[in-house]
Amino acid sequence: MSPGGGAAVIDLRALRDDPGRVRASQAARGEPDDAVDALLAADEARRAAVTRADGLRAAQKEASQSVRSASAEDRPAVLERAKALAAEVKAAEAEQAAADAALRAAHLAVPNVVEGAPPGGEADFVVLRDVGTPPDIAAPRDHLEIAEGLRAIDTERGAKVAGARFYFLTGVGALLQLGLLQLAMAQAVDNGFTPMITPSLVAPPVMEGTGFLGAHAAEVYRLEADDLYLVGTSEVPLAGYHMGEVLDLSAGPLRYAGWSSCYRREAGSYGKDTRGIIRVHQFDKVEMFVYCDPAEAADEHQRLLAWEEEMLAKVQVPYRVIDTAAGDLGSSAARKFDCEAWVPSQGTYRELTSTSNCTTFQARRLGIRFRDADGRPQTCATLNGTLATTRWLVAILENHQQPDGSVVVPAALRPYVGGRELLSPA
RNA sequence: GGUGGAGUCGCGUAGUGGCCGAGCGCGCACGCCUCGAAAGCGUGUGACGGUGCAAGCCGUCCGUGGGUUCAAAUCCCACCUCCACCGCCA
Repeated sequence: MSPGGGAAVIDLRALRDDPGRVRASQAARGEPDDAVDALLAADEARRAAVTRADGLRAAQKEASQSVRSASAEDRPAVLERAKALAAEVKAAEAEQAAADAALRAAHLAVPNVVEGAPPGGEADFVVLRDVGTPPDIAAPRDHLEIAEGLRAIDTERGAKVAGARFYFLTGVGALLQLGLLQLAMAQAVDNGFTPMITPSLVAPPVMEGTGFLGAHAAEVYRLEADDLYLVGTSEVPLAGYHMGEVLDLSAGPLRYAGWSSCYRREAGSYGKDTRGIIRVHQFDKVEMFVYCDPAEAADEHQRLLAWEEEMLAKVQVPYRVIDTAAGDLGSSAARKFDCEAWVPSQGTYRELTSTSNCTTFQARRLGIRFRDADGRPQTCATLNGTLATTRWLVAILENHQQPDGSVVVPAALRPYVGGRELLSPA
């Protein structure tokens, strides 16, 4: 068992130095404290196992070397000693491997330490600001009714072909979606991001390293025959992209914009959002992903939020920005801001974007580091943020609907629908 | 899917059981030389874990995971990746 390989992703010094910080975070999330105790105990046990194995290895090495130089008469005794030590080393290494595995498991059970998020659960978010004014629509049609009038979305045939929560985007629906994604990609490139089209299937270490096999493992599709996972966001392949590398961040953060289809099982959401394309098993997304110095992560998080709002402004829908409460964060996030758009048919706000600061949580698991000012490798921070998704069509169609069932196309999207300003029912 | 070849400390390579717990070249860093530079000469050159205030010390790492052996880069098994050719197919 190589201590380097298994333990490289685990950096527990901060926890040892200040366990109170992690305990406070667990409390804010509403998570039990015993996971921290288990982690500390596993860390302690592993260190003892490593020390013991190291000592035995050194003794065995010496014994082994003395076999060669031993005289003919001493040789049998020396050989016996070496053999006995070899057996002890084997046992000690097995113990160390078990301790490594136990530590890893304990480590995976502890979510990221929250940073500044409001305490509490799903309902305890804080509204940071409201942007735009909800339109005054007498009897708003919902997005599916509008889309069916425009022949833009076909959920019946989606269900026929693939089942519930699947759909076809047809005609102007397909054009709007492609336009939206291209607009997002173009903005990202303008802002200095490297455009990427990523794999939508990833290997287990990548899915595990990004934190999606924690509390929300049931959300992830797995292909049994090939031991691969379908990604729920291109955040996953983009995080895996630099797995095991030491990055050069001397010129600033590395920023990528990933385009991928995304797959989610939506387990446990039966009966929720069953109409239309608000909650579906497959959708498309342009996602921003950043590797940076942890010292810059909080500032970068604000930049990601600003870029999301820049994109929202282009589609001209009213939205609010919320600071998600600790208990509603994914296991990898230290803080998360969502932009929620007004959905007239529901009279409420629904999430269109989500940006998370994962600090060093993912990078530690994936072994992604950078060289600090002294040239020493340090774990970097990762952040992500949504730039556009299929769900945006819901907000666009509903907020720009007209009494006759037509839809005004936001100016930025017109080039993608043949220059039309208005989409009218067929 | 089949056959053959290959994966070594940033890069290129040497290396078929203990003198390789890893040599050499390049690159890089520092020093000498020089008015300055080049060339030349010399020294150094990674990661991870453990331990220590620290200098340091110890252990691990030759694609990955197992195995054989007192001892593995080297032998055996499985897997991954890359290259070449063949077959099949968007």
